[in-house]
Amino acid sequence: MSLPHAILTALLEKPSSGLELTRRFDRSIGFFWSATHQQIYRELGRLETAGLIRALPQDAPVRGQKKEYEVLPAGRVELERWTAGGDEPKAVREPLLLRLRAAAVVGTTGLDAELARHLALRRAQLADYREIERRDFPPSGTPADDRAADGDRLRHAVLRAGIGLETFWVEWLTETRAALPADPS
Amino acid sequence: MSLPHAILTALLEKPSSGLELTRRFDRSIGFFWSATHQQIYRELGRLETAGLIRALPQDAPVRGQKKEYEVLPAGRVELERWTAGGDEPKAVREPLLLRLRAAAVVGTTGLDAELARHLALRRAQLADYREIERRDFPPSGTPADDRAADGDRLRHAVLRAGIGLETFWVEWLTETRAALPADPS
DNA sequence: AGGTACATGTAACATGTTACATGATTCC
DNA sequence: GGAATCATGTAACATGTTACATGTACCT
Repeated sequence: MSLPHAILTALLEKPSSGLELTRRFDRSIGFFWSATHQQIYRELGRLETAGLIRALPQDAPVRGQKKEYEVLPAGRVELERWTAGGDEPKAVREPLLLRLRAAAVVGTTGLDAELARHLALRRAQLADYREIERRDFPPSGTPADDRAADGDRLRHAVLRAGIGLETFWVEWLTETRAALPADPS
Repeated sequence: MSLPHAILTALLEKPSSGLELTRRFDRSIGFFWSATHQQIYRELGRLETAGLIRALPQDAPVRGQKKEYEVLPAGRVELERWTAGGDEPKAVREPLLLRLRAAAVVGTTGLDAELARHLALRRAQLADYREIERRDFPPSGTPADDRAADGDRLRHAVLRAGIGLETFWVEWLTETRAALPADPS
């Protein structure tokens, strides 16, 4: 039940069309919640039906033509309600670890190549995050007003989570490759 | 498409009934791939139909009575095929980070309590992993035969991934709580 | 006979994925 | 007018979740 709230958050940050949302889910929002354009259009329809968002006025909506949405008061209330609540840390589902466990039983053929591939991807993602941090969160210097600073602190914390996770994976992948038995091919 | 392979791996490690698998998915296997008993029974049925596993002989299978499965040769081949392959690191979906991002827009009410709750859970999980490591992977001393040692190295690497991830979250949660604005209640 | 733990399952629904369909706009 | 891009959507399917149903074994 998180996708609708991800969309509400995104639309509060900035009213957008389905495709614009899709692009934002490929960048910043996607760093902690991914979604395809099909999911987004389906969910936009539901949120509109539920009266939580509405399409901005336009003359005669036509298929193929941009349609922007904004959050209605009821939508903001729902997001506040959800944000104040909680849930269990969701169970881990990491296929790479599953592969390792399987390899412990049926052999490590191809495993090192897969680890190398993941390492390259994680390094690229980490560099990407670091670049965003450099650009969007320069090392203090500008004490903005309190409310804006609070929001910034939270967004920075989210980004640091991404950086920390990628950093961990890069280290773990490097260690694990080093400890791997020579390829038995 | 990972659940069937998780089950094949588990059954190769040790033939089991549905309920036994469910319990193992709540412990060791669940550390990197979770599943409920309903998913497991459904998937066992599919794997049996597909000829990858079979129920161990028993006289007249009855509902309510234990039914053990073992992996057939075709199942091992399928697992080998899957293990040698690869896939993209799956997209992140972390509701807690989404909540932070939402809180940056609608306010931080209740957020610190939620972070504190996660911190306690992560610490408990970390202690659990450390205990398992202490018990199952004592600091060397016993150079077992090569094949067993290879499997152990891989299983240990999986466990270290769990330990590293929980360690990261404990640190991040601690830092983030410290940086949080005082509760605006 | 009643309760509890063990054990296997069904049904309904929610969410996520993959493949495809359709129209609008812009540039050549 | 054809190709590329923007933009919205449908359909079918796979996977995951929640609630419930049923039977066995054992203990009291």
